[in-house]
Amino acid sequence: MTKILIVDDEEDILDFLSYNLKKEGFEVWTALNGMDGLEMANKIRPQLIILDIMMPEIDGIEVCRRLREQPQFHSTIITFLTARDEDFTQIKALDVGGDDYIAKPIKPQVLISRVKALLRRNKLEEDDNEKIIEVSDLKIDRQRVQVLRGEEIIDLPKKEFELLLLLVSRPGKVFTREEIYHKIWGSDVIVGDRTIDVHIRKLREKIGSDQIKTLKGIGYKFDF
Amino acid sequence: MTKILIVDDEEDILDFLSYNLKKEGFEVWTALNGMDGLEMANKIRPQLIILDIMMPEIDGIEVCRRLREQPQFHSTIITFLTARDEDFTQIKALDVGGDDYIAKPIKPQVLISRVKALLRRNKLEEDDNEKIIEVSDLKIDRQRVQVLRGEEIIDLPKKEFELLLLLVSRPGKVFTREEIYHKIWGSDVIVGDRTIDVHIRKLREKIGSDQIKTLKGIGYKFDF
DNA sequence: CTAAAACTTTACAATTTCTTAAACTTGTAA
DNA sequence: TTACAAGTTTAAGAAATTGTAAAGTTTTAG
Repeated sequence: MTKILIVDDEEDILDFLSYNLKKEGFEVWTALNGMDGLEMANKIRPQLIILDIMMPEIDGIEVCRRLREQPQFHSTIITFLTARDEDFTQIKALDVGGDDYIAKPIKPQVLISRVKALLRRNKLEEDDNEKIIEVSDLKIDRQRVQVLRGEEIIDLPKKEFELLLLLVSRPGKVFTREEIYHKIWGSDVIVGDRTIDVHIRKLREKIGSDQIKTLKGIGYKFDF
Repeated sequence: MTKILIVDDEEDILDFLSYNLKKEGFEVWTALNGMDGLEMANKIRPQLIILDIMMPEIDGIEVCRRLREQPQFHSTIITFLTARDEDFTQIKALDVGGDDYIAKPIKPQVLISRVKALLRRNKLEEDDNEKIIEVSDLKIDRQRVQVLRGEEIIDLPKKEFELLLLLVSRPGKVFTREEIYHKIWGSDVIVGDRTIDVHIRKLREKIGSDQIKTLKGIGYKFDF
């Protein structure tokens, strides 16, 4: 299901956009200001974010900038809503990493087709680059740096995510400690003997302990 | 990213090779003498090592020999640089486990294509290495460190797996105790006389006792 | 600058694997 | 038959490896 987040300070507009997008089968979430928007984006990890530019406190441009700072939103599609007469912002909007802008007043037809076009474009890029990896009951989304088990979002810190990604890159293959160490820490970082174990432990805690198997004296493997 | 380590005592040559390889997108590291080369090899774990043969103190041949002693370099590609008039060393170079040699003066084109060919070859061998060994009713999967008999998964501890792998590497061949001892424990570990027997017994217990035959006074073999 | 999160280390506990010692078999030659 | 040589089996405990909680350190977000 495609998740869309809309951030706008006018409830009327939220309702209007929401209604039209839901009718098309999207899962729509809304926020009434920039701060809530940022928070919600992190919580639901939408594929597409629609930001009104003109908002009190934190405007859309700033929200976009802050989103793009976080790696998990590097490839999220962000589009702006602009009043017709503030088209000067186009430049700035694209500067901070926006993908498109939609001019008010918004016609439902235009909105829908624009949104679909954006998602389609993104989908192509995604297929080309990095697909979502599915193993057993997990979906691992490299772009968004998140793991899904069913509907549940499992947020993993960087090292744990890398570790999982490594193990899952070849399900079943046994990775030696050396191999893990070299691939994740590299040759110029020195970490103690128990570091890998501890990360493995945390991973097991979060994704379930059956999946990662220990082979004593050899290494670890992801069993599926 | 493919890492290449070049060891040569002449900076000009290092620069020249380095420049040409980097242009092709390789990650190049250099060392000015054998000792540094060995150290650096251990630190960066390159896929390919280029060694000049003529070097003061420790020459390329010796560096290669020392590298090959360490298991982590068993499958690293090592190639030599030789002056045209010292081609007598070819023999020695291949003796100590070199994969190829490149004659000076070096032409960039030759260098690049040779390096690429070597890396390609290695990749194929790696794939080869990943093959599952099938003997009689067993499938031995090195990647997963597990044995399959039909649908049944047989997990073996490290030593037993190594032992099976050894016996199965040449089905029918008789391995003496000495040979087994040397290949699995190596020369610096001392274990008692009965240790091999016990491991053989456990293997028989798990994979069936018909397959491993005892030849009294001689050794063991895997019958198929 | 502070708090929180992420990461690493430490110090033991727990577990698995390996080795050994000793009793038991088997084959064989005197 | 007996004695010996070689191998097998068993069970116990040594050794090696990994798991865990908690504390310490570093990084990041606000």
